[in-house]
Amino acid sequence: MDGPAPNLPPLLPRALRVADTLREKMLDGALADGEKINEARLAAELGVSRTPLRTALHALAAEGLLDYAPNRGFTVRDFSAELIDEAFEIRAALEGLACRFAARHGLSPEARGAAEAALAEGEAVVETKRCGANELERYRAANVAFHETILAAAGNRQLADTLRLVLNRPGPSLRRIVAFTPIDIRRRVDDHRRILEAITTGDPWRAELLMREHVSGIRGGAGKG
Amino acid sequence: MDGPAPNLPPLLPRALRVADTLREKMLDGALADGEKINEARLAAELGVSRTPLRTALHALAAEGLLDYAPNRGFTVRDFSAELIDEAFEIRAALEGLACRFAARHGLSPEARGAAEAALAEGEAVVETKRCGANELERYRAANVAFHETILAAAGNRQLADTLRLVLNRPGPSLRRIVAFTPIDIRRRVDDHRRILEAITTGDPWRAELLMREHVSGIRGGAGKG
DNA sequence: TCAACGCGCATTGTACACAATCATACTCCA
DNA sequence: TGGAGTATGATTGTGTACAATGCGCGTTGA
Repeated sequence: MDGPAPNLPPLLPRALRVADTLREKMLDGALADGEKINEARLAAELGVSRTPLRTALHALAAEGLLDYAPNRGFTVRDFSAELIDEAFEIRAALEGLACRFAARHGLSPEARGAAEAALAEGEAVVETKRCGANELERYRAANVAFHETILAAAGNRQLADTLRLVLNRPGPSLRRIVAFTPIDIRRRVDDHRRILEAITTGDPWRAELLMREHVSGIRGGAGKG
Repeated sequence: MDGPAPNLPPLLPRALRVADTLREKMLDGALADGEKINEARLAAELGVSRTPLRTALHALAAEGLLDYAPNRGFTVRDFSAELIDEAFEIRAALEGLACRFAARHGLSPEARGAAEAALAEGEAVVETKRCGANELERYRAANVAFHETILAAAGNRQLADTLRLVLNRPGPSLRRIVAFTPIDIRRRVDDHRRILEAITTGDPWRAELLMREHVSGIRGGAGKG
């Protein structure tokens, strides 16, 4: 035994860390739309060799975040405003589907508890009638929890994977939070309550419709609601 | 000048060809569900080094066709019967969305011509009142053309990419053709006609609903209808 | 002047060698 | 006998060198 760190998380392969880093950069806009990627330079910047970098680049291209042309390299895909609107509609369709599956299967006690808790937290934020950074952050967390609970309850890994791909795109990314008014939050939390009700009463199609409308309505106010 | 082949298609990088080959193998079932992949062995089989093979593997994992565990390698994901049903519902949701977009934008003259042609070909097959291999192949081609025309008319690359990922999965793959009765074909072609009508008359929601129902109905008879 | 050809550099694609990690089976001790 | 620790072989991850391809510029000829 030589050190005080017995079993630190086994240190992910560089390729995975690089992929995460690049996703971050794209979401933050540190990699401009349409920018051409120079492998050697980028590898040097990230402090890795070209091998894991190329692995990450090909994976990101498969995810749809980069464009790839053989023998010509990678370019950052551009996600301009109207494309983002469209991405939200894709997300709405997929989350609606997840909602229908969840309603069809029914919620496990744990899932139901988690959904209720997320909902309650959202309603607590509404009660404050305030809309500062603190409230937005609380709402954001509750909102993510609500959506992820339903996605998990859908019990469909293919759907989860597909949706995650869409969520990873710059547009409908979970992290994008834009100004909400208290009224916005109230309305979204109310959406959540009705959605959960449709799920628990076993009304799959209504659940889907409500979730779809709910997500579609976000892009007017942006963020994840 | 040494050969009679002046400019043959520039020979895609090995990594891309390998990825295609592996997709084929998975669709054909030559790679069994859950099978662990040994990089060295597979590379030898394919006659390439591990480098392009690993590139392909990571890309396929990002597409959702393989599972990847760090330092532990890749395994073939299994797509059993019930998962395939679910994949069809994802496809139905996405194609429905494409249909709505197409109806919203309206069809260009070329797109409309292509759709009409595909539809006419399908109806010609129905007229034969036969259902041999020949008819099935004609119908299959017409069907693919119809769906791809609409997808293109949607004018949404993100949606097209996302859908293509789903179509590449073993379940709802375009190639899977299972026994049709003439009645099946007639009904599906009739679906197509109504879908096209909804699009051309500019009724986005009806177009979406019809397409969704159309695709959902396939998995009962399987294939692409 | 302009177009076409060809050369040279920059960049991407591939192979191979080595380092790091994991899985298996063995040893040793209680 | 059983279990923990450890050595060994197999497999994956990374760095580096080199081959192949594409791009841009200069030259040349009409």
